[in-house]
Order: sequence, then structure tokens, then C-alpha cells
Amino acid sequence: MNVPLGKRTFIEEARRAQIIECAIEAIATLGYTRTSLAKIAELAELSPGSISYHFGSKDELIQAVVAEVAMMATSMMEPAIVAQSTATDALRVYFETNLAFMDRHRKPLFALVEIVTHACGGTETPGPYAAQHETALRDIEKVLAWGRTTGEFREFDPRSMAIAIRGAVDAVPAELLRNPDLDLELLARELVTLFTLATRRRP
Amino acid sequence: MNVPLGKRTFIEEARRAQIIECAIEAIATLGYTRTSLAKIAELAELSPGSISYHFGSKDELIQAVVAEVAMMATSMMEPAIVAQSTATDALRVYFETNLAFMDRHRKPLFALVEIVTHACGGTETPGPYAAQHETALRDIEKVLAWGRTTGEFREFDPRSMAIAIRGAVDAVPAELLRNPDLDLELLARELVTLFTLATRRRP
Amino acid sequence: MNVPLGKRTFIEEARRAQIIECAIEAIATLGYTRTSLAKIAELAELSPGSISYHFGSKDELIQAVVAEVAMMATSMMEPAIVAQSTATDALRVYFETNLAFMDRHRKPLFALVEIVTHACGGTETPGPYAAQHETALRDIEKVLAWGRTTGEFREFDPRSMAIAIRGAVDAVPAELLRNPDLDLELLARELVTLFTLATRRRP
Amino acid sequence: MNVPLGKRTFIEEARRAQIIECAIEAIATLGYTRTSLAKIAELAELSPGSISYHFGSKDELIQAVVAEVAMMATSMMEPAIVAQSTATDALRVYFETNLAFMDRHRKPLFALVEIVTHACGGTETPGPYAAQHETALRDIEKVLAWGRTTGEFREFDPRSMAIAIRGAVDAVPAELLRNPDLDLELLARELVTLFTLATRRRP
DNA sequence: AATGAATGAGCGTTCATTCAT
DNA sequence: CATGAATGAACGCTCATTCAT
Repeated sequence: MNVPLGKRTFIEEARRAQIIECAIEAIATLGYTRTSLAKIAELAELSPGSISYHFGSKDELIQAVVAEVAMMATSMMEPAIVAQSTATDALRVYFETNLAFMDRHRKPLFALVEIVTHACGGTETPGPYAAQHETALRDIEKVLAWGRTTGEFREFDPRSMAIAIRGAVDAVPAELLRNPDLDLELLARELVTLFTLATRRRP
Repeated sequence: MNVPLGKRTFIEEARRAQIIECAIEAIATLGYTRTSLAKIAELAELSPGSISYHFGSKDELIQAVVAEVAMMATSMMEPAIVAQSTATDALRVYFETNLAFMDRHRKPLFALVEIVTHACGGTETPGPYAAQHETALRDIEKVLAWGRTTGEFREFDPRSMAIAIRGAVDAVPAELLRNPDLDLELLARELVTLFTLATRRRP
Repeated sequence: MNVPLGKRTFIEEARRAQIIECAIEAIATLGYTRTSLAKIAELAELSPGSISYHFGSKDELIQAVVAEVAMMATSMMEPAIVAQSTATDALRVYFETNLAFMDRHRKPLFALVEIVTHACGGTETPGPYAAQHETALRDIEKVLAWGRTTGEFREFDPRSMAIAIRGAVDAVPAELLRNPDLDLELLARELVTLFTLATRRRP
Repeated sequence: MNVPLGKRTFIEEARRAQIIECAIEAIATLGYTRTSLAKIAELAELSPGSISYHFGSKDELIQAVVAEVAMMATSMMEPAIVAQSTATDALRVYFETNLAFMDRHRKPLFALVEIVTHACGGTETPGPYAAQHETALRDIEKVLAWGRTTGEFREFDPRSMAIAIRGAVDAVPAELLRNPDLDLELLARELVTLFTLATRRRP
């Protein structure tokens, strides 16, 4: 229905980027529920119809926001993680880059959290972000498997450990929302110590 | 007139309980956003106005659902936790009872998660459950402090550890939703081991 | 549909009176719009169904309230007015008794005003109290006609004078509502003087 | 883009004017209580949501109706009244212009009366138009005070006289509703005579 | 490329009324 | 006599979406 990806003009891309930015601002500030397309349009000094014009539907806009934030996060984290030479270091950098991203991009973070918690719904519908979460767990499991093969890590159920790791990271935004002065560097150090002790081969 | 007052109250309470049950069913199945009073009424084979009759407002119904589920959880978990004689055991039982509750009461669990994540909104408004979450963290911190005084636990930042513990527990419902066959007993054992290693005084 | 007038039991009458009293209280305090049968029932410590049982419909209850207040007013005013021997005195006593009633029975007064202004509606439906108002005007016109025949009064259009007289009286409740400390005795004296000067044969 | 901004505003203003007109029609015909946004929309051959689109809320629409009618009335009455050189003339023109307005703009008049009587409620809440009514009384009192200083008027309580004058004017719409053929020119002349006699210094 | 007026389904809520008990 | 649970229609309002311009 929309202009195909390859044929977007420069101005078209600029508009999309602007709308996405305003959507992030609105969702992070007002919360997902109180954010309507009209409010985003108002923030972008655009008409409500323009949003539909550029994104076809609300769902597409939300998806674009998620993609944008995910790309921001990935580009900031992935290179640093894969550059590590031990699984222990990779795990350490995983926490460090995750929390560093959260510290530096709070609004995109809050917007993403709002979207992920609200766009999913109920038992019957898996939600569009179940797959993404599964991917995140698998990425962690890869690092854990690596640590097992190198002998850095003790024996444990990788899925359980991955859940705990991802859970710790996912718990941060909510805590950050309640306490904006949270010391994320301290928290990162503590989480690194915690999971290093939890994963390392018994001494 | 001879009918005792409690009998009428019983009928009223039964209806309330039925509506709460249907609300849990609806929210767990459809998600918070897609659950309207009309849908709950339909599920309960009642008219839409009846919900308002029994609960006054949607907020009151939601609050009643939360209270119901919270009571179920508390009554199942608290006695077992406080019965422990060491902090390490208390922490262990914390994980065991939490995950046991999740295993046995999945729909109430999903409903509660849906409500808690949706009733809060945005950066500027704290949401009604921020305080509850803070309480949960403080409860964990109490156990951690106890373990410190007894010398069971190593030195660590209690808030960071509490965030990780709570994060691990909070990660379970989402994982359970994606994978209903998740082995919660295994997960509980692994989390106990994980956090025992992470908290214990270095050997 | 209801029990015929003649066959009301004592208890039935007592209940009706109690409900009417509570309806007056509710309407005078909350205003017509905010008064529901449920609120009246609550005030009367009765169930909402009982109101319908005793009055058949809301309209009937309202009608009963109007009848009650009208009877209170009439019984207080009419004897004094008809006892006068000159039209000028009758007009004087008309003002005096009207305002005295308003002073002593403020809640019934406010309730009546609320009902009359709200139960009537629009151009197409004459409203149930148009006839009553017409009767009130005719009663005033009778006094005016009497004053003309006795030569007390100058020539004027009786309907216009009646409208002004009734208008002055009807303006009092609204003013009383805005200013509860209004000196109604002063007002009565001033209105008597005003309309005595306005009606008397030129000197 | 060449189209001047005023043109769009013109369309918008035209719709607002049309909706206001239909609201007046509906309220005057059906009465305030029986007039819903849906009925107004139906009259304007619009969807129910459009009213909210143009006016945000019912209250705003009602306020716009009041402002519209008040402006019609003020523009018709005020210039003529302030142009008079004696208080007696000002009082005369006050009646004449008021009743002339009522004669020529009956539906707006009825609508305004409906709104003013229904937007207020009960003993405890003053209602948004209590202040307007007080202003109206004060305006009359100014004219009365003027007549006192010039020696045109006798001694009287200005508030009482103002209540009677305003009461006479306010009584007209109700009478007009019951009797559409009422001769308002005659009524105006009679009221002028009446209050001239009632206010003038004793001869 | 953009507008913004218009839509219409759905929301939570109120309330006079009914009726089995 | 009285209850109070239940109803269902109507209310004001929100909002993603459409479309003529």
C-alpha cells in the first residue's frame, strides 16, 4: 500500500525520521496508552492524516519505532560484544553496553519498553515481539555455550541462566523510571560480578 | 426477613467472584487493551451495565482483580518464606514459591502482569504499582541484609542484587507465555543455584 | 397500575410522604439533574425498587413532589389573600405570603424551582407546568380585575401587569439561591410599594 | 498553498456556525435535556463524532451557543441603551430592546433560557451563570442609581427594584412559550409605564 | 506531499425500570 | 411490602483511519 522501501525520496525519509522521533518523545513522555496519532502529529507539527500517509497504519509506525530503537541499540552494543576474546568478557560487555545504552538513550528506551509491554497482548496472540525476545535469549545462550566449550563456565541450564540475565537487564528500565538517579555504572559492575560468580567454573 | 443478611451478601460476593474470574480469563486471554467491560460481561453472560453495578467502575474491578491475585500469591508464598531459618533458605524458598505460584495459577498470573504493565503509563506519571514494586524490592533487600548480618552473604550492593533477583522472577511470566512447556521446577532450581553462588561469601 | 388513591394504607401513605420528603431534600441539595431515583432511595434508606413500587415512575414521583409543595404553598397563602377586603391589600398580602413561604420553606422551594425548570422542555412540548403557571397568572388577573372594578387601580393591560408581578415573585428563588441572606421582608415591602405605585389610580 | 489561510478557517467557521445553529434549533425545540450531541449531529447531517471534532466537548459547544446568542443580544441592546440621556429613557429602552430581541430571535432565546436554567444545579453549586445574572442585576442597579442622582427616581431599595425589573423581563420567554401570539410591543409599553410609575419621584 | 474535515465503531458510565424472591 | 440484582438504551467522548482537496 505504501511506497516501496527502495523508492523513498529524501524528503520522505526525513519526514519518516521526524515522525518516528516525535513518536518516541510522545510515547516516552505520555505512555503508550495516552499517545494517539493526533498527539504525535501535533508534536511533529503535522496533520493527523500525514502520519497515516507515511506509515499506512499505527502498527507500522510503532514497528518502525521499534526497528529504529533496536538498530540504535544493536549498533552500539554488538560490535563491542563480538570483539571480546573470552565468554566472560563478552558477558561483561553485554551488561556494560546494555546499561550504557539505557543511560544515554532514556527516551528511546522508555518508548521501546512502553511499546513492547503494550503492543503484546494476552495468551492467544503471541505478540510481535515474542520473536525478538527469543532472539535475545538465543544470543545470550550462544555466549553461554561458548563459555562452556572454553571451560570458563560451570555446568548449568543455559535457558535458565539466559532468562536470569535477560531478566536482570529488562528490570533496569523500570527501576530507572522510578529512580532516574540510579547509578547505572555501579549497577553494571555489580551485575557483572554477580553473573561472573554465578557462571564461572567452581574454583 | 428470616433469611440471614449473610445470604444476600453471599449472592453478591458470588457474583463479584464470578466477574473477577471472568475478568482474569479475559485479560489473560485477550490482553488488557482488548478487554472491555462489555467483553467481560459477555464472558460472564451478564449485561454491560451489571459490571458497573457490582464494581462501580472499571478501576474498581481491576483493583479487585489485583487484590484477589495478590492475596492468592501472598497466602501461598509468605508463610513459607518467613518460616526459613537462614537467609540462603529464605532466598531459595522465595524463588521456589514464586515459580510454584506461577506454575499453578497461570491465568491469574498473566492477568496480573497485563494489569500491572498497562495501568502504569509514561515517564511523567509513576503509575499505581510503582510503590508495590518498590515494596517488593525492599522485601528482597531485607533478606539480603539478613544474610549479610549472619555472614552468609558476601559484600554487594543490595539494590543491584535485588534488581537482578526481581528481574529474574519477573522474566518468568513472559517466558512462560512464549513457552508454556517451560520446566519451572528446573528453572527454580537453577535460579536458586545461580543466586546462591552469586550471593554467598567467597569460599 | 398503582393502588388507587382511596385504598392506600396508612403505611403506604407514610412511605410516600417519606420518599417525597427525601426527593425534596435531594433535588434541592443536588439539583434535578444530579438526583437519581437511586440517590433518593439511598437518602430514604430504601431500595431503588421501592421508589418505583410506590410511585410507578419517576414522573409520578416528581408530580407528587410538586403537588405536595404546591399544597404547602397554597394552604399558607390562599386563606390570607382571600381574607382581604381591597384589591390593594390582596396584592400586598400576595407578595407577603409568597415571600414568607419562600423564607420558611427554602428546600421545598428550591426543589420546586428545579423541577419546574427541568421537567419542562422545548417549544414542541408544553410541559406539565404550563397550565399551573397559566392558573397563577389568571389568579393575579382576578385580583387586578377586582381592583379595576373597585376603582382602586388605574387602567392597564392585566396580562402584562400579571406577568410583571409573577415575574418579580419568580425572580426571588434564584436571587435567594445566590444570596441566602437576602432580606425577604424588606424585599416584600419594596415590591408592595412598587406595585402599589404601579397599579394605583393616578393621584 | 496559494489558498489563503482564512479560507480554511472560513470553512471551519462555517461548520461551527452550522452546528451552533442546529444546536439552537435542537435545544429550543426539544429542550436541553432531550438534546444530545447525536441529535444535533443528526440535525446537521453529520456524524456524532464530528461535533466533538469541532468543539472538543459538549460544554464547549454549549458555551459557544451562549456566546453566540449573548453577542446577538448585546449588539442589539447595548448601543441603544447607552445612547439615552436620562435614566428613565434608559430604563424604557432596556425593556424595549430586550423584548424586541425576544420577538425577533425566539429560538435563540428559548435555547439560551434552556441552557441557563439547566446548566445550573442545586443549592450547593452556584452554576456558571449565577455570575452573569448578578452582572445583569448590577447593570440595572447602575441605571437606577443614575436616576437617583439626577433626581428622576424616588427613594427605593435598588436591589429589590432590580430584582423586579429583571424578573419581569425573565418572565417573558416562558410566557412567550405558552402563548406565541403574545403582543410583545404592548407588553413592552405596559412594562415601561409600570416601572416608570414605580420608580419616578412622587409628583 | 500534505491537509484536516469527517467518520463510525467502541469505550466506560448512568439510570429508570423490571422482576424473582 | 420490600428487596436489590439485572437490564439495556442512551449518553459524552476518543481515535485510527479515509478521502476530497
